[in-house]
Amino acid sequence: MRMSQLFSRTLREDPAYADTRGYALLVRSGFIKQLGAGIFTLLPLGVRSIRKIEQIIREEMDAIGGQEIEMPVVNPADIWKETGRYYSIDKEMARFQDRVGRDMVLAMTHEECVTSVASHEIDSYKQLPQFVYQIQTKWRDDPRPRAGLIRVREFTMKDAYSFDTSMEGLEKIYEENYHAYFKVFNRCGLPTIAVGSDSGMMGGKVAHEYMYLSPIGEDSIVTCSSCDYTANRQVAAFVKHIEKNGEPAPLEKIATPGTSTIEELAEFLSVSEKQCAKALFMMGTFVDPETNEEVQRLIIGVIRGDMEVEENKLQNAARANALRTAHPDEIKEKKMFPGYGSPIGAAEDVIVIVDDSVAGSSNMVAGANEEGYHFINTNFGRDYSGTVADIASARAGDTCSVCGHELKMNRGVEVGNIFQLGTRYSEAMGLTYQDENGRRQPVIMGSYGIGVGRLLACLAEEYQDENGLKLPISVSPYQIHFVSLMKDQAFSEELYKKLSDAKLSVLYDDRKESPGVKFADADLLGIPVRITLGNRGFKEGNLELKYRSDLSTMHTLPIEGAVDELKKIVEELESSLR
RNA sequence: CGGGGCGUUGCCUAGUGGCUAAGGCGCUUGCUUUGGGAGCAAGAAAUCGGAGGUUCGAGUCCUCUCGCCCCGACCA
Repeated sequence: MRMSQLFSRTLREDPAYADTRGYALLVRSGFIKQLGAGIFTLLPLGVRSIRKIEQIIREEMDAIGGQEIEMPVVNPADIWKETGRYYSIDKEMARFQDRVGRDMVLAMTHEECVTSVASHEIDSYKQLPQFVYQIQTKWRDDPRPRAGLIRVREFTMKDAYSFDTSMEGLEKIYEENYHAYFKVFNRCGLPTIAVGSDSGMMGGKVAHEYMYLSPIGEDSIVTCSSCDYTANRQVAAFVKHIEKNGEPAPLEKIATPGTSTIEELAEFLSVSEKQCAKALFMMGTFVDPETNEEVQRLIIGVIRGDMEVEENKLQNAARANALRTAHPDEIKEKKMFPGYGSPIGAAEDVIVIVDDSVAGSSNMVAGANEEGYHFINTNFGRDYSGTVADIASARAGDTCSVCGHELKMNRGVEVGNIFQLGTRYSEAMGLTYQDENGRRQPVIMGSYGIGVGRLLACLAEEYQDENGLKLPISVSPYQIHFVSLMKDQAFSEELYKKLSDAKLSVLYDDRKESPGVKFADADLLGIPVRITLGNRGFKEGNLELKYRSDLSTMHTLPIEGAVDELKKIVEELESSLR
């Protein structure tokens, strides 16, 4: 490609709106251009990188038996109603009606579609297992896009779906994907770790997320300092050291004026925060299975005073579709009092979720649901009841539940995920097969996603320096950046043709610009191999060779045989990422 | 959806009630220059996001609205 012909151009300054450096560099170098919040155009350089990433994904999916398909972005709402997600997913999914008023949606993932398709294709155990994937556009109306391609509303995702007759089969393909994902990320050059995760809106049990650890990440990742335990904080387990506080004593209400926080309360009563039970009030959204209508119910999460509630855990324990902070009036309506709240004396329809730290302790201090009053000696089971669950948020320094060593906390960006779905979708949509005995059985499914654009965004965060991007050759838009400084371009043209004929992908800077401009742009775009032809070197019969990974070292490359030598260099670089 | 911020030319910014809206980068033309963002000269490009209002006078103040960004809530 001739740089003089390139559709995009480079910017000398960071755009004001870019909140991460990788984003700024992708914009400045002409990979992407924003059209609206979370909506981007991929420019030619961006497309070339994305295509290479997609090709790597294809190869690795094919290698484990994946068959590529392409499903429609627009889905009839019916199939989403069948699984209930039409109702359980809120504004994140775009809905509209077609010309005759049929409900339609923009598919934000394709479990419904693929299950529907598979139900027409699959009838017999002899056809299973199956594994299909697609690379395709999704629209998710995220309330808060940010950081360029890290979090967008329209994005390209590789999504894959497995169909099996047994859990063993599912585990096998899950395992194969688990490793294939690492191959994909390794070939792209992105360091990732797999962490145990919540299955979120996908449903199902076992799930992993692939995390690129970075301060710009929005997820909190718990890792053990000693063993290989890792998990998203949303689900991370840790050891709770529980102190019983003695045999249950009689419940007593006492005046505790001005103690609406746990610190104030513990101080006032001269007890440890660990002996207090604090309450978090949330409004949960549930879907009535009969009417498919949304209902709101108040949830109280009870946790020991020295811990914080992990809302995701609370939501799962309460089996709510969504949570939001409850208003004080909503709390009072259920006979509880914010700041002095507890499940004791609460209205009957309140969902009570009690952290095991509180359930396992005795004689806790808890709110009396009256301003300025607390109970002492409250005991779970005697004074109130509810669902016992782990709803506590893990923190750095907590104890690993696997090996007993200290847990660490990191930020991470989720670039991929894999879910064991089980039969949730096949049962809801009647995807069954006949087994050897002629009996109908639901197909066991898995789903596997990679955010393609997000992967590029993560690479831009990982591979950069003060001069610009320096993407690995496996995802770089071109292999070679050929900077010509010759006044007479005839020889450069010839060399460019030879390089192209040798099937090397070359960005050829043939512009009538000063050397400084060309070098600065070459640094910014960060094509891994750079050759420069100037008048001096030309006289001596040499090209200059630099690697973007080490700009301070200049190599000399004889023009004679340069094409073969470059082919070797490129091949070596490429093979280091296979 | 709450809280905050910002919309001035392709990009970055100045302008804080008073003349024809200013500068840098980029762009066009000419001449010069040619190894790390060149020089000189001449140009083009902005209904100051939009609507309404206050005022003798509004980019500037007020109201509404749209868009974008940030912090939360939420998500791949």
